[in-house]
Amino acid sequence: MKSTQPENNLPEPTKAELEILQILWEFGPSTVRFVNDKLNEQKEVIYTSTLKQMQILTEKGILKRDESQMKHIYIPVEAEEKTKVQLLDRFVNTLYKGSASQLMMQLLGNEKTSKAEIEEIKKLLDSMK
Amino acid sequence: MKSTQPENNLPEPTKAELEILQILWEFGPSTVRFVNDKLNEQKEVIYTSTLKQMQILTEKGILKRDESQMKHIYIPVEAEEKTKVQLLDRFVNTLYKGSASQLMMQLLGNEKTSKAEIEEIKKLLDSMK
DNA sequence: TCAAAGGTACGATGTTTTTCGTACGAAACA
DNA sequence: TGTTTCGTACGAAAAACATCGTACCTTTGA
Repeated sequence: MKSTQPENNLPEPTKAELEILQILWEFGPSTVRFVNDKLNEQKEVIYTSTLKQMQILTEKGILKRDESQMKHIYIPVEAEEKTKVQLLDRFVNTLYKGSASQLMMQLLGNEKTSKAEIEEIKKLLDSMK
Repeated sequence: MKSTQPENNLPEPTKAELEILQILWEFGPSTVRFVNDKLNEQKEVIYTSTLKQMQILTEKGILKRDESQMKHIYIPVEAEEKTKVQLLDRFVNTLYKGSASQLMMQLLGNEKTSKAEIEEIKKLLDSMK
């Protein structure tokens, strides 16, 4: 079975942009300072680089921000779920021609996916009728 | 459950490179001309652009080629499966912190994934014990 | 009050990825 | 044999993406 073409209202986030989005998803609306600090736990980034990225994200409409304070607060426009679903859908389409079950097979065939995880997935399937 | 970090022996293919790889996977070892024609069924690309990409892919070790004829024949070094597994693993890691079941849930929650597909997946799981 | 600290804006530079133009050699064929 | 066609090689331009430096404004506190 194939899924249809994704309706991408918003442009796809780039790699660097995704890193920022993930922090906002995890910790909620944040300032540039906060995001930059979090980023620096993983790798060295200059403050203004992060600022610039977040400004770009805002231009693109992926983030919005509260400017009522001097320290602007940035907020993802779309919910985490929605964005991830879009990315996933796109991934399935380009790599598996939209076949979710094919992707599954690979996931399950991968020895890195543990038995416990497989059981979990099975339960999930049963529970959803 | 989390999967481990992917062992990426080869550099990751870029977007344009992936498009080429997919054609080679689908149709087997091919000439630049053939690949370029296929690409042009999707979008306009100049011959030498495709050539260049395939040369780069070869430099990177992602493709190898048979130069015994004037029309070189390009061949993916790694099997389709292996490359896709790597990409998938990476995808799961960056977006779902390695949790395959989380990814699954999203796949199943997606209304674009049909009932038939879900059934298919279920059968798959049963069959694999 | 004024200097230091910390914030935004934004152009410029650096890097990576993609596309393309030109040169040139081999094959096809009139 | 010469000219047209089709191939590769490869540098360079273009585009996309990421990083950074500087200017300048606001807040803080000595």
